[in-house]
Amino acid sequence: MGRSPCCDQDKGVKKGPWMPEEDEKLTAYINNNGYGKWRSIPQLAGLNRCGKSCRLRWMNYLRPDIRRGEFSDEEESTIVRLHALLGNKWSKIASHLPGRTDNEIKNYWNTHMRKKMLQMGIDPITHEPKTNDLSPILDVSQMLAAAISNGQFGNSNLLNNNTALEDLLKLQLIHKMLQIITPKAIPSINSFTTNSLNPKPELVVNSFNTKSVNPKPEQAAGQLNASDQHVIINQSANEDFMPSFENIWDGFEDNQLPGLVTVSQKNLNSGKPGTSTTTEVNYQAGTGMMPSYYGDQVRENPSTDSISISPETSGLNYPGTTQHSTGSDVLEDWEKFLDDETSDSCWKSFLDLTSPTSSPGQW
DNA sequence: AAGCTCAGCAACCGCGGCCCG
DNA sequence: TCGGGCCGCGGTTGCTGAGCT
Repeated sequence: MGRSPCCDQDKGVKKGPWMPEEDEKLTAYINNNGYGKWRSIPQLAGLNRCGKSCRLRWMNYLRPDIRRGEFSDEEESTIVRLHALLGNKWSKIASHLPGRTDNEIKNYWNTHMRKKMLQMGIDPITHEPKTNDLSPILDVSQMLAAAISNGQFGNSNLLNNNTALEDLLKLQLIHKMLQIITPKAIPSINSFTTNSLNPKPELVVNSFNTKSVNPKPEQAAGQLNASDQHVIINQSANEDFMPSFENIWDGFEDNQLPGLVTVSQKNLNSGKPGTSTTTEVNYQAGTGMMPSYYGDQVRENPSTDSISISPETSGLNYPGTTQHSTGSDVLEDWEKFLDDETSDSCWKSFLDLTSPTSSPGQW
């Protein structure tokens, strides 16, 4: 509902640059009494300023934990990535950079980094190359599409190895992301088919209607069944096995970003004659972000292999979901993901790969 | 040396959201 | 439930100093 500007009401209140004695007064008061109730602080501290001005001065300049000076390469890299994800959410970005204020980051972005990105031919708003600088990545994606459509994967033993399956899933993710980013530049791999057992999950992920790259949590929340749904794909080790792209990606509508999912392998036993392989593909409800492959299903037959795709397990980590997250957590999940320095995820690798700062000295 | 331009940055402003009576 | 007060955020403004003519 807005509010009346406090400074206009306080006639004769001082504006403009702060004097050292004003800084001293404010610092002394806050050191003794703490901060809060900003509107009352000027009077209590003996300052002829409005509360807002005091708050700004303290938060952006006087706070003892303020870190000043040049931004490091790491900080720049963090800013670029977070800005790509969050946009101009300077306070959110600042929360990931200890000692840096939103104002400082905003100014730094608008002066230094914007310029750098423009010089590099990158649109600072969309983070997309203005030229076709993504071509090396696109090449990989096109190779993937070509390989799949030619049946190379399906006819080889590649996917009898669950590690390869995991790698493929990673590639699929990257491919899908590239399609989302530049749909016209990335070939479709919908032509891929498989004769393996790929039951279409009775899943409601298609109910996702989010159209934006960063879906609004409230749009996404609550559109799935309350309970997780599970699908088990049984596979004989003697059969060619390939998870269907359609199974994996049908849950997406155009321009929808995938959520956080992990893939891991258990009881690797693939390729042995006479054994069967079970791939657990479990669909997580409630994230609103992803066809949600994760598994918590306990398998009774220990002789079979399984791939459990679970948020808790290591492997393929996608930002955006946790097991019980709701749509409103999505943004936080992305942030947590980015904070997770130990995360060995393909997302991290992907971000490293595509980050303009991935080449030392480039910035 | 004076005037001009521009980049950098501190501070301001208005709005939205939250809290509480 | 409503409305006022407060805080925080993001966009914008304007001051300052450096560099150039």
